Amino acid sequence: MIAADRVDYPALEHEIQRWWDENGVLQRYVHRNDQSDKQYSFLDGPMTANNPMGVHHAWGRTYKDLFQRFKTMQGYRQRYQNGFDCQGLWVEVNVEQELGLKNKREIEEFGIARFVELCKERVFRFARRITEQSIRLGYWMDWGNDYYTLSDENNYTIWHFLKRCYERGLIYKGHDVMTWCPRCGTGISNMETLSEDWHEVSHLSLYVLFPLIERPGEFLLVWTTTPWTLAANVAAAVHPELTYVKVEQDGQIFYLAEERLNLLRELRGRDKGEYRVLERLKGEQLVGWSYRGPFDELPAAQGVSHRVIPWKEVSASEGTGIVHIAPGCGREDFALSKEFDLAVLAPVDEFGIYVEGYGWLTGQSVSAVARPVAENLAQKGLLYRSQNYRHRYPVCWRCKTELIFRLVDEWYISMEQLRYEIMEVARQVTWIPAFGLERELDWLRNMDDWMISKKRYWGLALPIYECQQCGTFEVIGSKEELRERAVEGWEEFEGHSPHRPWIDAVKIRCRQCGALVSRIKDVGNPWLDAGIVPFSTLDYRHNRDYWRQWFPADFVTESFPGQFKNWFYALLVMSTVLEGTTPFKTLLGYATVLDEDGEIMHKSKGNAIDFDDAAERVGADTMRWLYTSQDPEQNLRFPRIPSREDVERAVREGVPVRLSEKWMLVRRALDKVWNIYWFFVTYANIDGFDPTRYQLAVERRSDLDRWILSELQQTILEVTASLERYDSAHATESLQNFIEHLSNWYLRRSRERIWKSELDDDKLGAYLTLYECLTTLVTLLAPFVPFFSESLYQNLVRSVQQEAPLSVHLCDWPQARQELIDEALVQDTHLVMRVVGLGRAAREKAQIRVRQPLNTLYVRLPSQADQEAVLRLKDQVLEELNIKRLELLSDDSEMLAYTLRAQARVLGPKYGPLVQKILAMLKGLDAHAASEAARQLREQGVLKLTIEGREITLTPDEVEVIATARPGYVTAEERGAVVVLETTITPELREEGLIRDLTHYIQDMRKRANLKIEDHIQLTLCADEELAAMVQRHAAELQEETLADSLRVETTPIAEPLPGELYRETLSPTSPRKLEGYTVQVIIAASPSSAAIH
RNA sequence: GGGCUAUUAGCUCAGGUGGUUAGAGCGCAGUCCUGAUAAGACUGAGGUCCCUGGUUCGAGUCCAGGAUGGCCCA
Repeated sequence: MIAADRVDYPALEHEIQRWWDENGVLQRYVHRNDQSDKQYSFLDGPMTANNPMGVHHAWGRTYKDLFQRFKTMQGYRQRYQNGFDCQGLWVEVNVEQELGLKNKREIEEFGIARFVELCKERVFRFARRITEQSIRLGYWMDWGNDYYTLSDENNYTIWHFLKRCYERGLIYKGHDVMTWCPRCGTGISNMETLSEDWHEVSHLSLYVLFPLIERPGEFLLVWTTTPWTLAANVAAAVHPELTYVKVEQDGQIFYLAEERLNLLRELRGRDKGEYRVLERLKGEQLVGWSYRGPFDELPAAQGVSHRVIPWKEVSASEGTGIVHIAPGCGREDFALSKEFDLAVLAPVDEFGIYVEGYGWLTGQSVSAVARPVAENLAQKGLLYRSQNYRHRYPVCWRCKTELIFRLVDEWYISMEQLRYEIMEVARQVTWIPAFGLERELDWLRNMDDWMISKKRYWGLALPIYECQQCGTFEVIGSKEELRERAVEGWEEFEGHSPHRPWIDAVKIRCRQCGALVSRIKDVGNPWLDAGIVPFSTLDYRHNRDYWRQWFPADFVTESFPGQFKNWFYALLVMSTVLEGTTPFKTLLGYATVLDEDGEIMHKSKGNAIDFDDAAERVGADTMRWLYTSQDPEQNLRFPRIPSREDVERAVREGVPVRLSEKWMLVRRALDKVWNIYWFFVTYANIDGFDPTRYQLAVERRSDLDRWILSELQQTILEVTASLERYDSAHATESLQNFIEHLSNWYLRRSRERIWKSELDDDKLGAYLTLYECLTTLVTLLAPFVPFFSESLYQNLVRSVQQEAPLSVHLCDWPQARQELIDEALVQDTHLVMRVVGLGRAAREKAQIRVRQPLNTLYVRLPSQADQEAVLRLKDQVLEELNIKRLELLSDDSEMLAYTLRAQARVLGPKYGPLVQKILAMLKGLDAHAASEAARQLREQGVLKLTIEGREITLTPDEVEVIATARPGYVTAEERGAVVVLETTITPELREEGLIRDLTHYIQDMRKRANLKIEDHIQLTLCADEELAAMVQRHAAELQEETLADSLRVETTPIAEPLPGELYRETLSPTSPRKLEGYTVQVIIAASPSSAAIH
């Protein structure tokens, strides 16, 4: 066994990875449970193969890996299939950028076939990259057996799904106003627009005057934030019940809502004067008035009439209370056009360019016309005022272009009925956190029909064939069906994937009218691709038995922001339609990765952290420990990683990169494990101890050993139970607690045992116990920190047991041994720790350091059982506190005082209002009265009080007696536990303390002399007469502690070097380290018995 | 605009069904311990439990109103 005293995590991880590769460990892991009759079905949510992994992806992938590894170690057979999401606009946009293409027209000029091929290439390129990064994270999947949503199988399974929807009559073509990206040239549904895609932007808003036809010289005052839509205006809406006013200002007469009069004051600048209200009237009185449109002179507006309509959604909180209506440019507007039979003007094409018929606007982009429109209106005398207006406005989630509203034809799956079926299915799932169900149901209740089409190139070819002649459409459900129906173009398509442009060569004949029918040009919504995977990856179409074996998945996990309306939603929709049941049993959702300051990570903000940088600077295991320790409901703040300069400096100096405090905290538990491990290995090597060659029954081991073994069993139980319910944060907490106990108490208390020279039962027990704790701990840690645990396992286990499993990841999950759990011993040991804590506090108050021995510690605990336990384990207390005797304080000890505390909880219901009086009385007792009361309660079992003439009898469970220390003694206390320190330092005690100080200094000098722990020395001390005498009296223990083969004590300093001298130092009253007023020269020389000295 | 949720120490957060002295971790200050430790222990400072009102013998906890933030949906 070997071990370094410090870990370089990234270096360790690379070394372990190499070893795994060389030994084919991953393959063995994947096939370890092939013959098992238990199985566990994990379904991977496909990661988009369009960019490298960020640290936020690593969070989810760590969960996926953790739970699969846990199940593997428990013996479950699994599929370990990783998935890549491949199709969709996100890939197209990046390929466009790579090619320098600016819009769809340029893509078509470039060639759809070439473009689609490049999209595929990009996907495969990033799939490879992500695979490498995942492996770096220690993510163990059946690499090479991944699924890709671009696969024929995935696409045809979606066809199958759509066919089923079609058969149920759920698919329809909608003609509606959609949010539309003029750059991408496609509709963007609200499903795709995340909250962060609403940007704060400034737009030129216009207050426009619409001239009323029947009332010459009078106008409607209308406000709009989208001047480009004015050319499509056909109506003005008022709230029928709202009050409007007719106003005169600067010789102009116009109408607006009364509530908005303050607007006139706000807008009053140098160019606007005072106003007068001429008349008040109800909105409904305005309804039916006609007016001239602001762009009536344009050809497109010819024959369009404009009038005032009623609309209850009109609000008087913004604008003028009169709303400009352009049915071709707004969702609600379009709905109103149906209700009031309004003309519909669709002024722009798919790129947001005005079409023919709009005069000087034709050919211009909507994004460029705000100011020209304002100027044009001003010339016509129709502009009241223009004003910059800041508001939140949706942008394209992919290219961040501002969206517009545009009238288009898109394809939908109706959710009218389906949503209720899906809600039932959603209830079958165990949602973690539990609020996930409510979120999903909320989305299901409120969502619109699912828009599945996109007017793009790289994606699922929607198998919808719409007859241009008779207007009917059909959905094709499989490749075979298409072949059957194909009347031309099959040869051209054959051999290609079912993508544009190849698929579009195939034509079928209309069942209704016999016309030749093409596929619609649209591709599918990418969430169809990801939602079908519980079917497509399990060979649903060809092998139902296999599918049934793995469906539904036991577990899925993804980040929940967004996924309620994306993946989770798509999964539920598709499975509901196909099978009427849930595709997954348990869902673990987790929050968002933020930067150290709690800000969202953005490449553009410069606070995003590359996965590769993080892995190389802090280590994959460190990151995994951070992720698995995190409460998944809370956003995770990812600490800053060391800079490039920090790394370069570390490389120059040949040491591991120094991490920030935050990272050190994250990794503290792992570093502690390493330290324990290093301690064990160091001493086992010195002793030549081989753990496989010894045995010692647990009953014959010490209290300390049996205690930590009991803690270990409980830790196994807790970690197992936590992981079973997908609660990794609780699992890591249990592990951390155990590690603390092992490090801070067990090892601390065992040092002496291991340090002593002979291998007796006690030392053997310590070794065997520590070894078992370490090896079990390492196995428990394996799914969390696979590299770190493997490294320790190889060294601790494989180096001495050739028959042990090759890798820790091939080991069985530890089983708790119930017979080793000793609840009482655990409690008692925790009590001892508490008493020791109090002892330390008392020492601090007395300002007596622990190295100074003291004679007596008096202890008083609330219960008899506790007192007995402390007596039984008193050696641990005394050793730890460096005190010679422990005695219990009797109830009537003069060192004790008492306070009484009423149990309001018990007394309240019994005495009602009187409770406050009882409380006050007990609180007000002086020390003497309190002691008397405590005695009465102790001796008579009751306490009698008189309050307001009423006799009250309190029982022991109604009043708590708390022992405290009487002033004048050095004590510490906590909830009725009291320790009192006997602080007299006799000459003997003082001498012992001095020797201990001296021993400590000599140990430190050994370290400075670069001696190994096991090196022996020859020690020479030249001291004052008095100190020399003390040293002589304690020579034996001093020699034993410092491994001094010889001890020479002089009373005069030695100037000349001694033979083999390694180190010398003089302690004096003026040196930094001192022994009270004494002076002593310490000289350390090599001992002939020590073989190697450096 | 509607719904959900939160507000407790400098920071991050715990605090079933009301019980009088509100906790943890981190940070800060100090002391100690250390031949495993980039560790650890102890002590201390630090709180009008967002505000106002109510119910109650008693409210961080229950009720009402308000303020501020977050998320979701419009």
